[in-house]
Amino acid sequence: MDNKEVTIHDIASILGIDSSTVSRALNDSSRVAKKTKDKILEKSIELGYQRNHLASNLRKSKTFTLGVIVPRISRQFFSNAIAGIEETAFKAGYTVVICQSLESFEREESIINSLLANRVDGVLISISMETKNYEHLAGLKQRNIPYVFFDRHCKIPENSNVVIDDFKAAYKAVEHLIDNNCKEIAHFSGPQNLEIYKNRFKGYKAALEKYNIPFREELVISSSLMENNGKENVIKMLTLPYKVDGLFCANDVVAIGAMKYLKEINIKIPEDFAIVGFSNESISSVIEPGLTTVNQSGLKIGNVAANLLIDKISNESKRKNHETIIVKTNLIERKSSLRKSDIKS
Amino acid sequence: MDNKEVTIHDIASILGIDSSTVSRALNDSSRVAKKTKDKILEKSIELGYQRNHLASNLRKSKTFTLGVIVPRISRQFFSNAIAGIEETAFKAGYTVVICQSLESFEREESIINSLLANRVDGVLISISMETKNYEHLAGLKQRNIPYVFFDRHCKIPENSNVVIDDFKAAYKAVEHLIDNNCKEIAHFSGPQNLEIYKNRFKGYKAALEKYNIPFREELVISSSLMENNGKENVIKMLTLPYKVDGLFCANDVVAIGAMKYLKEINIKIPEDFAIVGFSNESISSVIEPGLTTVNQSGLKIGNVAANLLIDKISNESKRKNHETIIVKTNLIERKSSLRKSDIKS
DNA sequence: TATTAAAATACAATCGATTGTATTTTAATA
DNA sequence: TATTAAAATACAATCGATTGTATTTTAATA
Repeated sequence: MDNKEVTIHDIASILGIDSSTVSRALNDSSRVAKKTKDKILEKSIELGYQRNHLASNLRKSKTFTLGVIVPRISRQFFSNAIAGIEETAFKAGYTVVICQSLESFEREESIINSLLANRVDGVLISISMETKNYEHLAGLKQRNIPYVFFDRHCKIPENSNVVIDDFKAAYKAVEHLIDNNCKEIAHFSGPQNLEIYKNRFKGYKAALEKYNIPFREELVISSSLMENNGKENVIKMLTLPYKVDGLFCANDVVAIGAMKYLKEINIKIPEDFAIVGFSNESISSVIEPGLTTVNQSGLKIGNVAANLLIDKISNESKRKNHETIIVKTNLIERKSSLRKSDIKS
Repeated sequence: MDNKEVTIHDIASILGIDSSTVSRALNDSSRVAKKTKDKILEKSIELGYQRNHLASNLRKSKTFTLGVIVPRISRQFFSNAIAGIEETAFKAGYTVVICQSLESFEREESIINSLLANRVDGVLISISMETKNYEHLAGLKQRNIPYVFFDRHCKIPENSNVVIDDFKAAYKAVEHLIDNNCKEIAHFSGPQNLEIYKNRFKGYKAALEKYNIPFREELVISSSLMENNGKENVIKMLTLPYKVDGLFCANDVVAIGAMKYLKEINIKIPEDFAIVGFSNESISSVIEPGLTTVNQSGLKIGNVAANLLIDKISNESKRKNHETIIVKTNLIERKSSLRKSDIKS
């Protein structure tokens, strides 16, 4: 095979001009005469020339590449977020490298090193469930590579985040349950080292307080929020000496798991037991009864996060270097929680 | 900020040795004395040195990067496949660049150019619904960059594919419907320029033939297989002068759309109408009744495809340059199609 | 100790594009 | 036509790492 790449030097020597002129022509510089440009462009097409970004990037020390770290690509929320990131990045001429931590801190660390070695221009990250310290981010800071947290952010000073208002969304969700005559509300929570789950829990607690419903420690059951946790949690919950009639889940998956099991043991939803989930994954509209849930658009969050990051990359100094953007959520009321037909009191 | 990168030259000059020795030491070459290696390694850690892959890649003309092109990242099957690809690639030390064509040929073309410019070592591609000619792949071939189709492959000679046996899977699915006393079976198909949908259609037709059920052109309704197409297709179907009692859908999403509407108009599933989908997306196990569907593991397909590609990259010549791997599928029987309790006759 | 082979290290070119500076060409004006 | 400014192009260094070859150092042997 003629594996040899066509370079600007090939074009230059064929046309008998200097490679710097070819480079400038291909970058449409004003320093090259129109006539020469045309000649160069024509020849470059003829030879099938394609700029070598490696060389170009090396020289310019800019890669037009964004690194993205998510816990798990296949989780619907994240795949939506990635889609949003790719969409926005593509428009801005950026390429996207995707890595999944698989909820492992060690892997997250090694991914960051790999992204550093590849000299990405910026990083979007949603941290793993295992991540409890943030020293592995030091390399990014040191090298002055901007990064933006999305969804699973963490509480360290001077960083940028694209998040939702978990506290408020949770508060509203629980308020909705209370509004639907729930008197004893449980909460299936996630790992408490993650701010999002901490805040959802806080919102839950705040709503109970506001409406003078006693808060019970035992009704808050933490897990890693997989479908099987839903069943396990329900079983645990049913052993407790409370007549639980409402449940706020920190995500949809665990809620679906819970619903499936509750239906199995013939507990009526929502009559006996009202449920609200979180995320509005596609399963939530498919299950019966439909799952009331907090709608958070992964796509939107991805768009906004990518935009913010690209902004930080382009205006390194102009912009203040930390900022938190809150993407709106709304509660989608489906049947799983509607125990009264009248409007809100 | 001290934005200056630490290079092998910094290490070299500090230690008073040549940068080539530093380079060799960091690559653990046998040409460097153990003592020197230790000294270099220590210093490199002290200075926070991190190899610049751009420079290294440029020199070696190898990037350890795989390009992945999918129609839509957020489609469950594809996000699973991407997860599988990332997993396998990560293990082998490769990085993954993800791009989505959004079903647009033009975008697919531009993505390929961008991947070429970034000198990826190989490409995994699942073509868009719009892709009807394959000239945009010529650049890959010309530059001798290996590529592997997965899922949505195309019928061109001498290429490598990781696919499922769509014909067989569809055949079995329809056979299953027939086995469940369906006499008049419709098929919601996808764009016929895609081999997968063509083959699913062929499998459908072959099963009908085999069991002497008349094939009716009008009962094959093609669409882009979105959820709303499910409803639209059902409406179209119901205007036809046939008492349709079975439906084989080319994917789960359109099947769910159909089911939702059928339930809305009080057609009983599976009693009046048996349905089989394709892909085993999570919604299929959540809807009621559960959707019988062909289980195809995106994760597995991703794993296998990445493996095959990396193999092609590493053993350019040793291996024959085209090969098709078929990943197994199985029919998951759920309630949407079970109209008899006895075992298969 | 002198000789020689092997081990370790240095030198220098290279990957392909970019960019500041120097030189040449062209066009404008006296 | 001579002068000068502007436009166009060439020269040369550079981004950071790698690698074939040359040289130096070390160790082994006579």
